[in-house]
Amino acid sequence: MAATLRDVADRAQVSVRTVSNVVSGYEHVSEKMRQRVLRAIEELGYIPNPVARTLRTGKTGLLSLVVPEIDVPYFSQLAREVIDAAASLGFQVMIDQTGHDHERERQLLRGGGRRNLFDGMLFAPLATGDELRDVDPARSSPLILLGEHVFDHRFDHVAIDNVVAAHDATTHLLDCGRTRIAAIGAQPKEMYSTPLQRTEGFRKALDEHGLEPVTALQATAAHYGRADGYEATASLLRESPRPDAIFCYSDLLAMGAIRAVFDAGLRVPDDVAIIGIDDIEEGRYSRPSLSTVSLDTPFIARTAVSRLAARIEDPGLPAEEFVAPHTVIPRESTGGASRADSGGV
Amino acid sequence: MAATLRDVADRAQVSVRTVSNVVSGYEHVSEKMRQRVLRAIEELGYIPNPVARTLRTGKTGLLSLVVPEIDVPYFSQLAREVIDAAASLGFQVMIDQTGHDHERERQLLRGGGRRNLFDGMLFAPLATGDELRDVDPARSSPLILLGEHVFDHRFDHVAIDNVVAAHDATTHLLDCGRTRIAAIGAQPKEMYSTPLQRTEGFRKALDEHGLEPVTALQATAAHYGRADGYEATASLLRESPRPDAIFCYSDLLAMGAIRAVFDAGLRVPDDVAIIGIDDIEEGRYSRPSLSTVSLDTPFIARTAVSRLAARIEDPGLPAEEFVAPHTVIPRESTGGASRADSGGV
DNA sequence: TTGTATGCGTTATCAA
DNA sequence: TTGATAACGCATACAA
Repeated sequence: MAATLRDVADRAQVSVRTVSNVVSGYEHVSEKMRQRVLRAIEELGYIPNPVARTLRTGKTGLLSLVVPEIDVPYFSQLAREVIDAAASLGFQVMIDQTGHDHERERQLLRGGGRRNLFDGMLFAPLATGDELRDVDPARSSPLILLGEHVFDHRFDHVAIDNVVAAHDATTHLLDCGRTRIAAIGAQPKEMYSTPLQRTEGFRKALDEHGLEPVTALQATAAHYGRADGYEATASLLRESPRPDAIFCYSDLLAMGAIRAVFDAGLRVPDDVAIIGIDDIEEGRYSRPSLSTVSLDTPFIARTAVSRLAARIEDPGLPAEEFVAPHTVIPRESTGGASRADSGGV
Repeated sequence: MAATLRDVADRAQVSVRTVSNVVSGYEHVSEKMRQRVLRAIEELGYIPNPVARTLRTGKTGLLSLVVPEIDVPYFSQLAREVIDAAASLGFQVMIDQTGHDHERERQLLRGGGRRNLFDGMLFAPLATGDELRDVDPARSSPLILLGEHVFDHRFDHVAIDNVVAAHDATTHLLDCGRTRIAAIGAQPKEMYSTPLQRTEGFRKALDEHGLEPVTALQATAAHYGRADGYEATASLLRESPRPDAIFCYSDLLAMGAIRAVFDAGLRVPDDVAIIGIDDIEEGRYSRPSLSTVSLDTPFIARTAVSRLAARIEDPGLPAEEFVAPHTVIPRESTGGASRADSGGV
C-alpha cells in the first residue's frame, strides 16, 4: 500500500541510496537526480516510515512526559508547553499518568516495558528518592526530573526553589498583617520533597517574624486537588481561634479553600486571606481572584526539553540543576490588587 | 548494550524462533525449553524492542490524540480518560495540539508526516468538513472524530447531541423564569458544526416558549476560553434592557461570564443566571457554583478508544456514529441546588 | 556522486 | 515442537 524507498528508487530509475540521500537532505546530490527523485516521491505520495528509520538509527523522535494526572491544571499547562517546546525541536510527546501510584512510577522509570520507544523521558512525579534509587542513569534512557528537588544528584532536574517560594508566599501573608497563619499541603505519610521543602519555607518565614508554627494549623492533604483543599479548610476553620490566613501548597487546594471559607459563612480575604502556588488561569477569574506564586512554566518546559535533547545527543553530560524563576502575585484573596490590575486578562 | 533476541537464543542454546515464541506467549513450547529461555532472559535482563517488533508487525501500540489545546480543562479531562482507556487496551497515547490552526489540523490529518508511527488517531478538532474532505478513509490511518457531528458520514464519530444539549440548557434558563436570554459562543467567521448546532438548539428552545432570539444578545466568541466569556459578557451587559440569563457554549466561557457580571456590579444568579456546557470540576467550586450540561466523557473516551481499536483490527468497518449521554445539572448560578447538594464534592 | 549490500531486532514462512 | 532464514523499510559502510 504505502510506497517505500525502493518503490521511489525504481520509479526514478536510481538507487535507494540516492533516494535516501534526497529524503534526508544529504548535500552531495546532483540537481538532476534530486529533481527526478522529488518527482517520483510526489507521484507516489511517498512518506518515510519513521519506524524503519528508528530501527536503523536508534532514535524515535518521541519523548515521554510522565505526570500524576494530566487533568490537573498545572500539569496540563506544563504539558502544553512541553509539547510545543518538543515540537520546535522535532520531537513528539507521549503522555503517561502515574495516578499517584508508586508502583506505576517505578515501572515507568524502568521504561514501562517499552524502553526503546522513546528517546528520553520528562518525569514530573511525586517520586521520593526511593523510586529513583534503583535507576542507573548510565543504563536507563535519558531522564529529566521536573518540579522536584530530589536529593539525588545523579539526574538533571528543573524546578523552582520550593523553600524560597513557600517562604515568599508566607511572607506575603505576614506583610498583610496576618498572624495566625495556617498551611495546607503537608503529606500525611509520604516524604516527598516538594511538600517538605514548602513546609520548611513556611516555617522559616514565620520564624523570621518571631512566630511559632502552630501544629493544629498545619493541615495535611493527600492530593493537591480542590476537594482536599475544601476538606482541610473546613477542618481548620473549626480551630479556635481560627486562622486568619492560609497558605495552600497548590492553587487547586486554594480554590477548594476559598469555597470552604465561603460555605462556613466567612469572607476572603476579610476573615481569612488565602494564597496558593502555581498561578493557574482559574485563579485569575475566581471570586475573589487568587493570590499566588507564579512559576515560570515556559522556562521549565523549554529548559527541560532542550536539556533532554542535549542529553539524548550526549548521554555523558553531567547531571545539572536548573532553577526556574517564581514571583508572588498579590490578588484579591489577600486583599491585593483587583482582577483588572492583576494582569489576569 | 541492550540484549537482543539473538543474545538470549545463544545463551539458552536455542534458536531465535523459540525465544520469540516464549516471549510472545506462543502455545506450543515445551516446558523445558520455556524454562531455559526464561532463565536466559532473566539473566540478560532482556526487554523486547518494540520498534523492531513494530517494523515487522506494522503495529506500534500508539494512538494519537489531537486536541486544540491540552490545557483546556475539557480536553485535559478527556485526555486523562482516553489515556486510561487506551492503557487498558494496551495502547499508549501521543498528544498533538492544533492550536486552532487549520493548516496544522490538515497536516495532522495526513499523519503529520509520521504516518506509520501510530496505529490510529482520535481527532477532537474545530475541523469543518473542509479539512476532512481531502482525507480518504480507505487510505489514511484509522480515524475517530470526537465531539463533532460532522456532516461527513465516511468517518466514525463520538459526540453528544449538541442540538438537544443546547436546547436543554436554554430550557433550564426558561424554566427558571428568565425571558431575556443571551448566548455566547457562536463563531465569528467559521462554520464549525458544534457552535452551529448549539445555536440551533438555543433558538429552538426559545421558539418553544414563544420567544424570538434577539440578535444583539447572541455574542460570538473566537475561542471558548475564560477571557472570551469575560469580554462577551461585559459587552452583553451594556445592552439595554440587559439580559437576565446567559447560555454559554462552554463552562470556561461561563467562568469568565460570572466574573464579568460580578465586575459590572451585578449578581449571579439574582440579576443574571448563567449556565455552561462541559461540567468541568472548576464549576463545582466556583462562587456561585456553575449550572451546566454534564457530558459523559468516560463514555466518550471508552467508546472512542474501543471503536478505534476495533477499526485498527478491521479497517473495513462501516462508519458509525455514537451519541454520548448528557444531563443538565442545576447549581447556584441558575438559582439551583447549593454546592453541597450538587454532587460536587 | 551514486550503486550494492548489510544489518537494525523482530515475526513469520517453510522445513525438518 | 523447533531450527534456519527471509522479510519489514531504512541508513550507511564500502565500492565503483
